[in-house]
Amino acid sequence: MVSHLDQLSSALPGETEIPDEISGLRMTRQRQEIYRILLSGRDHPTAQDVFMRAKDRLPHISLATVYNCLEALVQHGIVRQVNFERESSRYCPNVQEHVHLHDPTTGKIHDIEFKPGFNLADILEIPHGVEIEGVEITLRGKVSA
Amino acid sequence: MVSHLDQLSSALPGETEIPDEISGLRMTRQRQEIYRILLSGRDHPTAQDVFMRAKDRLPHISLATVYNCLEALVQHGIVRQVNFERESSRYCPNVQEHVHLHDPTTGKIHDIEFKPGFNLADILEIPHGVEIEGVEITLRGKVSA
DNA sequence: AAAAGAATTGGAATAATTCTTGATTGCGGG
DNA sequence: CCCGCAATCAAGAATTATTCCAATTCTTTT
Repeated sequence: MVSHLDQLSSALPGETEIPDEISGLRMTRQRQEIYRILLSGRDHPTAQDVFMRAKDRLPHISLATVYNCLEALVQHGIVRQVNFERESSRYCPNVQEHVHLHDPTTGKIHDIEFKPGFNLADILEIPHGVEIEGVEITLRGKVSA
Repeated sequence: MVSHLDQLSSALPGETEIPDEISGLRMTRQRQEIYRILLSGRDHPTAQDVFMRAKDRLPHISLATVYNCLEALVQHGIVRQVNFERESSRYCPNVQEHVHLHDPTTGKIHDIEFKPGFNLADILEIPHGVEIEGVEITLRGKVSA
C-alpha cells in the first residue's frame, strides 16, 4: 500500500501539490495547508505548533479549525495522532505502521520502523480469545548520534 | 525482584496490612487506603474512580489528595500510571513490566505479560546510538472469552 | 511540648480540547 | 449564471482533567 506521504513528499514544502480529495476527504484550503505543514517538517507538531505555522499562509485561520482539520485528517487515516503520556497530541504524516521514540532530554520524537515480518506474539503472551486490532508502542530513550 | 503486589495481595482487600513505609515513601493513612484500593480490584481505575471508592473509608478525603497520593506512589515506583489515548490516567498496582490491552467495546483494560527473554530489538529496527530507557505498549482489541 | 517539616484540604487556576452558533463557502441543479 | 443545501470555518464559551495555592492539620524531631 502506497502512502500519501510517498506520493507527495518529493516536492518542496511550499509547492507540494495536494489533490482536491484524499481517501474520500475533501481537501479544502485549510486542510491542504495543514497537511502540507505536517508533510514538510517531520517533527510531530502539536495543534498549537500547526496553528502558528499555518498563520503564515492563512492569517485568519483559527485554532478550532486546526483542530477540526487535524481530526478530519486523522479520521480519514491520512495522518496519525500521537499521544505521549498526557502531553498535547502530536500529529504525524507517516501512516505506515511504526513506533515512536521520545527523547526526554531533547524533547524530540523519532520514528522507528518495525522489522519486516515482525510478530507481536513473539514477545507477548497473547491469551486465547484475544484479537488484536491495533498496537501503539512508545519508547523512551536517548539518541546520541 | 519481588513486587509489593506479591507480598501484599494475599490478604482480603479491607484487611490488607500495608507497611508504614514502602520504597522510602511514608505510607500515610490516605496513601495506604489508595494503594489498598488499587490492590483490591485490578481494574485500572482513574483518579476519580479512586476518589469515589476512597470516600467509603475516608469521607473527608479530597480529590487533590488522591492526585497527590497517586503521584507519590507513581514517583516511588509503587504503582504505575497508564495512559490510553488522551483519556484520564489510570493506575495499576502491577509494576512488573507488562503491556495493556484495551477493549473498546467493554472499556476494560487487561494486563498482558511479556514472554520471558523477550527483546524489542527482535521486532524493531533500533538505530545505532539509541539507548532505550523505557517501553510503553498498548494494544487495542477484543477479548472474546 | 515546641518547632520544623510533610501531608492534606478545598477551592481557584490552568491547559488542552470540544462545543456552539452564526457566517461563509463551494457546488449541483435549474 | 443564480439558488439552495450541505459542509466548512471562525470566535469565543464551555468542559474536563489536572495542577497550583494558601491555610490547616499531622508527624517527627528536638
